[in-house]
Amino acid sequence: ASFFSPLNSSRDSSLDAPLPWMPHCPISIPFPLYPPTCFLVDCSSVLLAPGLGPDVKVACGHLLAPLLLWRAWWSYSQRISKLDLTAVFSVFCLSFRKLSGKAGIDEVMAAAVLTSLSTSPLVLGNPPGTLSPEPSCEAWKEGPAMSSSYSSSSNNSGDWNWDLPSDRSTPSTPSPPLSTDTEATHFLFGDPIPRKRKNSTKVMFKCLWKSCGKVLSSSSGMQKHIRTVHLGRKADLDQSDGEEDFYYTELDVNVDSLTDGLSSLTPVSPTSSVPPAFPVVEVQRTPPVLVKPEDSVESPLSHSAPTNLCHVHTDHAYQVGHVEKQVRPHWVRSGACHPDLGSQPRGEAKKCRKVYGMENRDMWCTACRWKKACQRFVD
DNA sequence: AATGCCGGGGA
DNA sequence: TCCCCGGCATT
Ligand SMILES: [Zn+2]
Repeated sequence: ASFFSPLNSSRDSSLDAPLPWMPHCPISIPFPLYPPTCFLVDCSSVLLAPGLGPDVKVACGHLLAPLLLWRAWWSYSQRISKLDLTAVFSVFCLSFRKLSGKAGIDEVMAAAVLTSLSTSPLVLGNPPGTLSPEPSCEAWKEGPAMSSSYSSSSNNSGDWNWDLPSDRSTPSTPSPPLSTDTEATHFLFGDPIPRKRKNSTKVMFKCLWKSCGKVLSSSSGMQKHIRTVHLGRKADLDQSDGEEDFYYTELDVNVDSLTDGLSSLTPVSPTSSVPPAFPVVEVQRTPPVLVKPEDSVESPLSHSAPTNLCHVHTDHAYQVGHVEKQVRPHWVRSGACHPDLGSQPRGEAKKCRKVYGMENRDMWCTACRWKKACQRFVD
């Protein structure tokens, strides 16, 4: 019953632990989610991650366990229309790339990237500890060699206390050798599939907010759109904390079929052209979105995200369907306090069945599998 | 129709 | 004890 044990092995008792877990370090939570991969956070400042639990901070060098990443993604999915891990990654990377050009590195939010583990099916056959870098990585080469060395000392809770002894066999500690900048850059932004960008493509910006999907041609316009319509803030650009960067993504639109692309990208809900502004709690009737691998590959988001990250999602059954609950903001820069974080909208009970879906019944807690009262998502 | 889960039952 | 499910309340 190790962290990365296959599904058919005996279940870990921590599966039935109630949420939220409150770890000292976000990496200390064992949870056998699959695929057995971890994610490295690269950011200059310590980030609060309320989506991972109260007072949980994510700092540069933290390895996000799959559960953590999933929860971060899940948190995002509360507000982002695309229920796809790829979306989060693309936003992460987009944010990083956008802000990397600025002088104020404090504005950088986070870039979560994949690190491979020796037990990962992706790198089976590779020597443990190696990062299985892909031969070609041109797309992100221009990115600044951001310091990706392990620096968990930014907070006192940076103890890499994986609880399970079996984790010793896996690179649970930040062992990936990200010492050199070139290797780090290679690893962080390596693009296994060289993307050939056609001349006839135009970069558009798509709002990822739930049931919005607005596409604009300028990033500033999109930021303003998100800030005013969704976040309910002032339109002042200079007072922005950059949160809106997490809610839109780039889009490569073929100019030749621009009209077709736009028509297919506009939200298909003519009744609600104006999405509800935060913090309106909406109960949407979104159809269950179960992302198939083919869809992810062909998703426009994939074009703006490193493809190796996308493949992590596509190559494994990592999708969890239909998450719709509307909760509070989840990623906040350290220091910035959000208003009205107080009350969770009571009543709505999302349990394992709904969160994971029938097709992922083995992810449910024991009680849910037995049709008993859920012990993971307690009321 | 979907979800949450109590009570009951079988191995 | 572990596990499953009929059925009902709730949405
Ligand atoms: Zn449960």
